[in-house]
Formats: sequence, structure tokens, C-alpha cells
Amino acid sequence: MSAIRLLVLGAVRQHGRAHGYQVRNDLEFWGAHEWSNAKPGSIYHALKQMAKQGLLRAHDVAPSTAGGPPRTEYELTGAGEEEYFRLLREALLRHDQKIDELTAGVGFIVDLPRAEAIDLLKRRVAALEEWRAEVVRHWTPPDGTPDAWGHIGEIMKFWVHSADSGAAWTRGLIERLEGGAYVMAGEGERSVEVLPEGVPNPYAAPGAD
Amino acid sequence: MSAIRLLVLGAVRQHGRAHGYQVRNDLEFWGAHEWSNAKPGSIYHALKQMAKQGLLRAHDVAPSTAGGPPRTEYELTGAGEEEYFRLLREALLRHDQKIDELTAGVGFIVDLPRAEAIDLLKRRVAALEEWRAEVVRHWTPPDGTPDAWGHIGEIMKFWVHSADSGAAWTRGLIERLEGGAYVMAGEGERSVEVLPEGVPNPYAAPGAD
DNA sequence: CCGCGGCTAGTCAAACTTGATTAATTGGAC
DNA sequence: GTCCAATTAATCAAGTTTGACTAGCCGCGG
Repeated sequence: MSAIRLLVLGAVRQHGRAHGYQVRNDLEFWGAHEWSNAKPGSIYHALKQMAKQGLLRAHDVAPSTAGGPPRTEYELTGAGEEEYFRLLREALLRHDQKIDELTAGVGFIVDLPRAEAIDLLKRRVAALEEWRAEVVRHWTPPDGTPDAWGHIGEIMKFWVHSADSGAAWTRGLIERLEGGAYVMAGEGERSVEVLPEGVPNPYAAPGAD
Repeated sequence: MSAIRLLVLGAVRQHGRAHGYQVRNDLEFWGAHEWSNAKPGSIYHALKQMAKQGLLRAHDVAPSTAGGPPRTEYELTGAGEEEYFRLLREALLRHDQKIDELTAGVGFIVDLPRAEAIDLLKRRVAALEEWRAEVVRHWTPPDGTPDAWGHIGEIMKFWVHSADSGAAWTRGLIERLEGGAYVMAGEGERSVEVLPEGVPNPYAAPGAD
């Protein structure tokens, strides 16, 4: 599964109850359509799929409020809540490429208590370091052959560079969190999160930009 | 399209003529199953799809050589050759996340003349710098509001970091190419590329690792 | 007052991906 | 000799993603 389930669960969760179009708008507000596969089709599909799997509860709502076809509102079930945190932790922990999952995880990181977030990120750094070592081990010529891989060695260099860069960024975030940045779970009210109802989306595809 | 078409076209091209299993083995030899969606199903699907689209020519071959069901060999058509270079240039040029495409592009970079490869990479650096500037512009509070984005600003920091890191790596590769590293297109025979026929794949999933 | 462009909300077919499974043949154990 | 396991090669069904499309309603220009 890509980042879509995490994004959709997180968006619904922040509203308490939301219909597809609201989710779609929030994701656009966060810029998610630029760094993830948050297309309408994927969002509605994820909503239906997760409702079928018992992660979301669906409510049919009268087709009135503002025009358009009848809509369905969703809200997280207990299982959905669990799955949300499972996906969130995984997104922050896993060092695999998938930039969209990490980005989504960062976007929801304040839903975790500070201590847990820091712990996850530290484990992320450790995983990155181990992965780096493994890449080097795997792609280094076993004995005398110095340059046997030719330009293929560039792939290794690229991965090593990515691992180092990712670890450096993660360490920076850890420091900021340890320094008390942001309002985490259980520390009071959050500030900016979703588009307040009724406010037009300032980032809704306006052509230029 | 993900990296799969580029990988498959490149693999078939290096053999001149190849069947699905050969392609699959090559990709595994390059470690592609670890950083791309190079699963058997995707590979065979891509071969058939591209044959249908006229990028590959299919030849049915007697089911003899080494056991297994009858196999089909493929070879690039003129259109396939064109598409290969189009995808290769795009992979090196585009700065979008998609790590697998860039990795595949690096793997085939020696199919380009040295001057063109360097030019593409320089344009890549320029694109990354422009993208970085745009991210900063887009996510910086317009006027007095200093920290309006809260932790969402972390997403911006992450992107900026990625852009800088990607640009640094690209500059390194440019330097190596300008220094004469590797044998590029039109500069003589290449060294390591595909698994020679008959040699067992030393990286074929051996369970542990 | 009527049509048309735009917004709200969602659906659908076609393409792609995944993981398991099938199928043909060879080689070794017994 | 023959039966089991491994290897070679490819297919399939189920699920996901994509991009284009449908459809209701509002407001405004003519």
C-alpha cells in the first residue's frame, strides 16, 4: 500500500467525520497531490475499501448541502484508529525509498506523543545506517577486483548518498523535537491542520504556479 | 509509467534479443528487484504491452533449450529504440521523487554519448535548484505570520533537504564524467553489463542476505 | 428566463502491479 | 526405472491507480 491509506485515514480523523470531497480538498491543501498518488479515484477507492475492511464507518447523508450527487460521510472505527497509528509508525520507521510515505508520516507526526516520535526517528537513523553498511558490503568487489562494477558502482554511490542525506535530515528533526518544537499529542490544542469548513482552498489548482 | 519500461527496454536492448526470463534475471543481477517494481508479472506484462504498442518485435521460439514452457523472444523495433532513449533522457532529467527511475537512468547512462549525459545532468541540477526555490516560495508565509505552518513546515524542510542533496550528488557525477570516467556510447566496448549467457546469477534470491 | 460555465461530488473503464500458481523439463535419490 | 525436487519460463486473478467522465445545482449574462 502506498501513502494513500495513511493520508485518507489521517484526513478523516482530523475532521472526526468527513466525506470524500473534503478529504480530497484537505490533501490538496497539504500539497499531497504533488508528492503522492492522491488522485480522486484513489481517494474514493481507499475510502470504500477501508469501509469494506471495517476501518471506516460509512454514513449516507442527504444530498443537499451544496449541490452535487448524494455523498457519504466516513468516520474511523476502533480498528481504523489502530490501523492509522500502525501506518503512521511504519511511515516514520521504514527507510525504503517511498518518499510519499515518509512525507505523509511527517505531516501527521504530531499525532504521536513526543517521546514516541523521537524514539521512532532514532530507530530510523539506526536503520538507515545499517542499510548503508549493507549496500556498501553488497556492492563492494569481494577481493582484488577494484573496479569490476564499472558505472554500475554509481548506483551504489547514489544509494549511499541517499542514506547519508536521509540520516542527516532525520537527526535534524530529532533535535528540533528534543528542543520542544511543535505541539505533540497530549500537549494541548494543535494549530494549523485542515481547511476550516467553508474556507476556499487557496492551493486548489489555479492553473498557473 | 514507472521505471519498468526503461529497465525492460534497456535489458532487451543489451542482449539484442531476449526472452522474459533473461530480462528478469538481468534485472535481478542489477539488484533492480530491490529498488523498483521489477516483479515477474510486471516484466512479462511490460514485454507484452510494448510488443502490442510496436516498441518490441516478438518471436516465438521452439520450447527446447533448457526446459520450461515455450518462450518468446523480443527485440527492439525502431520505435522501441526511440522510446528507450526518450525514457532514458527523461529519467536523468526529471527531478520528481521517483528514485527508481533515476536509478535505472544511472544504470543505463553509458548508452548516451558523454557530452549529452553531462548536459542532461547539468540541466537536472538547474531543475533541482529551481524546484527548491519554488518550494521555499510556495511554503513561506506571505507576510508577517512567522510560523503559521507549524510542523507542516517540516515537510518543506524535508523537500529542500532532498533537493540540495540530489543536486550535490548530481554535481559529483558530472565531475566524474567530465574527468573521463566510464566508457560511454561511441567510445569503444563496454565492460560489465549483463549476465553472460550460461553463467548463474550470483544474486538470485538465495534466501538469507 | 434560459443556457452555459463553474463548482461540488463522485463514478468508471482501462491500465498497471502484485503474489501466487501453473507448466515443462532435467537431474539426482532410491 | 521412476519419483521428487529444482530450475526455467510464463500466466492469472485480485487488487490498485489513472485520467477522463457523469451529474446536480448555482449564478450570471444576454
